[in-house]
Amino acid sequence: MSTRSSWTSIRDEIKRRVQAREVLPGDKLPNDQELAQEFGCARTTVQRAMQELAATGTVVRRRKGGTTVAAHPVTRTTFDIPITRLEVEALGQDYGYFLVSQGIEQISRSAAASFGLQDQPEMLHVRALHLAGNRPYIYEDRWISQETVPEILDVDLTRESANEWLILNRPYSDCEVRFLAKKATPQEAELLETEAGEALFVMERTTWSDSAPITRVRAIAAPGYQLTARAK
Amino acid sequence: MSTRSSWTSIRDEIKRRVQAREVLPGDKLPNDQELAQEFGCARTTVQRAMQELAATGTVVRRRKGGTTVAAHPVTRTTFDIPITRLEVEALGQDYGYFLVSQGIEQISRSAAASFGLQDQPEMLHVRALHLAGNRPYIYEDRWISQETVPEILDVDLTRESANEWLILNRPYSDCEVRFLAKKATPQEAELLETEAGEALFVMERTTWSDSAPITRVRAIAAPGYQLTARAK
DNA sequence: TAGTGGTCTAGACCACTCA
DNA sequence: GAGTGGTCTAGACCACTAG
Repeated sequence: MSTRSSWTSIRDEIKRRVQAREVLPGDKLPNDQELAQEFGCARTTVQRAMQELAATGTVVRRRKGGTTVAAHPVTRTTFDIPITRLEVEALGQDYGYFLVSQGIEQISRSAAASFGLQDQPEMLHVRALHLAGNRPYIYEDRWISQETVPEILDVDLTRESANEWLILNRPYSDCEVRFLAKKATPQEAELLETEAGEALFVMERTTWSDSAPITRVRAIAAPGYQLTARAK
Repeated sequence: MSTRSSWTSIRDEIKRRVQAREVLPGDKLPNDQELAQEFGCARTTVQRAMQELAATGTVVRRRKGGTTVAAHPVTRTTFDIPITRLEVEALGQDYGYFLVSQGIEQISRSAAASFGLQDQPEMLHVRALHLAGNRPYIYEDRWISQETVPEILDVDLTRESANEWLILNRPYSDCEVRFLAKKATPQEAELLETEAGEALFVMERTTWSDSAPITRVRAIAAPGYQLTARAK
C-alpha cells in the first residue's frame, strides 16, 4: 500500500492522518505489527517512527493500551540557550563583557528558594553585563556555590564571564529554567540603558551537579529581547 | 568491562564521563563499534544511546567525523504549552472564559509580519480572557484566517474558546513561538486587573497548515505568571 | 494473564563527509 | 576512497498494564 518505507515516511504519513483528521484525538491507532504489514516493513522501523511521534507529543504509547492520538495536543517547544557570547556573535555583532561587582555574601531568599535550600549559606555573588555591539544586551545577577565550585574563586571574572567558565568547566546534571517578566529597577535600568519601570524579559536558571547546587542566574535582557523557536 | 548493558545505562555512562570531565568539550569519543565492544552489546544498542545524547545536545555525531562531545554546550529546554483551560485545571483552579470582542478586520502589520505576509488581508479578530478561580489569568488577542479556517465563523466563541477549538479541530503543521515582555496598555491592565505599565509576560504563537496561515495569538499573562521547565 | 510496546541481536547495506 | 554513523531486517525475549 506504500511505495518505499523508511521511518521518516511512516512518521510523516501518521502525522498527515492526524492533521487531516482521518484519526481524531483519543483514537487508537493499529498496533505496530499491523502498521508494519501496512507499510511493508519490519516492526522495528514502525517503532522508530512512533518513538519520534511520541517524543513530539503527537501520539501516546502505552504497553497493552496501544498507541492513541494525543487527546489534548500541546505545543511542545524546544529552546537552546547558548553561552551569551556565542548568541551575540551569532547575531553578527561584537561581543563585550563587563564585570559589575563580585563578593561573598549570604544568598537571597529567592536564590535559596531556587536551590530548594532552607538556610541561606554564603555564596559568590557576581553581577555582570554582556554587550552586543557596545549596547547592553543581558545583565546577569548570579550566585555561585563556593562549596560545590571552589575553583571559581581563582577565576578572574573581570576577564572571563562566569557564564562561559561554568558551562565549559562545570557541566550540570540538572537544570531548572524559568521565564518571566519584571519591571526594571533603577539600577537595572541604568545598566541596560533604559528607564526604570520598563518591562524586561528575565530568564532564571538554576543548576545542580547531582543535587549539589552549582549556580543560579537571573539573566535580565535589554528591552526588545525575544526568545523564538519553531515547533513542528 | 561493564555489568549489564541497556541503552539507558550506556547513555548514563557517557553522560557521566562528560560531566566528570573525563572527556572534554570537543573531544572525540570512540566509534560505535568500539563502544559496543566495550559495553559488550550490539552496535544498535550503542546507536540508541547516542541518538538520545545527540538529541539532548550532549554530543554531536557526524558520519565519518565520528562522535564528539559538544564543543559549546547549550541549555536545551522543552516547554509544553497546553490548552489554557487544562493548564488552569492542572493548577486545581476553576476555569473561566470570557469573550471580549470579535469581528472581521484587516490584520495588523505585526500580525502580517508574523505570518510572513506582504499584504494585510481581513481575518477574524478575537479578544478573550481566560480566568483561573475568578481571577484574570491570560488575555489573548488573536487573528484567525477565515480563508484557511472558514468553519471558525460558525463557532460560537462566546461559549467556546478559539484556543481550544482550533487545537482540537485545526491541527497545525508548523508553529512559531515567541516569548517576550511588554508593558500593560490601559486596556490590558483593566482586563487583567492590574495597572497600566505593569510588566507582563507574553507568549506569541503563529501556526500554519502547510504554509497556509491558521492563527496568530498573543497570549498576555497576568502579573506573576512564570513558565518553568526542567532540563536534564 | 494476555496483548502491546520496549529492547536487544547479528548482520547487512546505505549515505554522508573527511582526508 | 574509506571510515563512520544511519537505517533496516527478522526474530526473540522482556516489561508493563488494561481488562
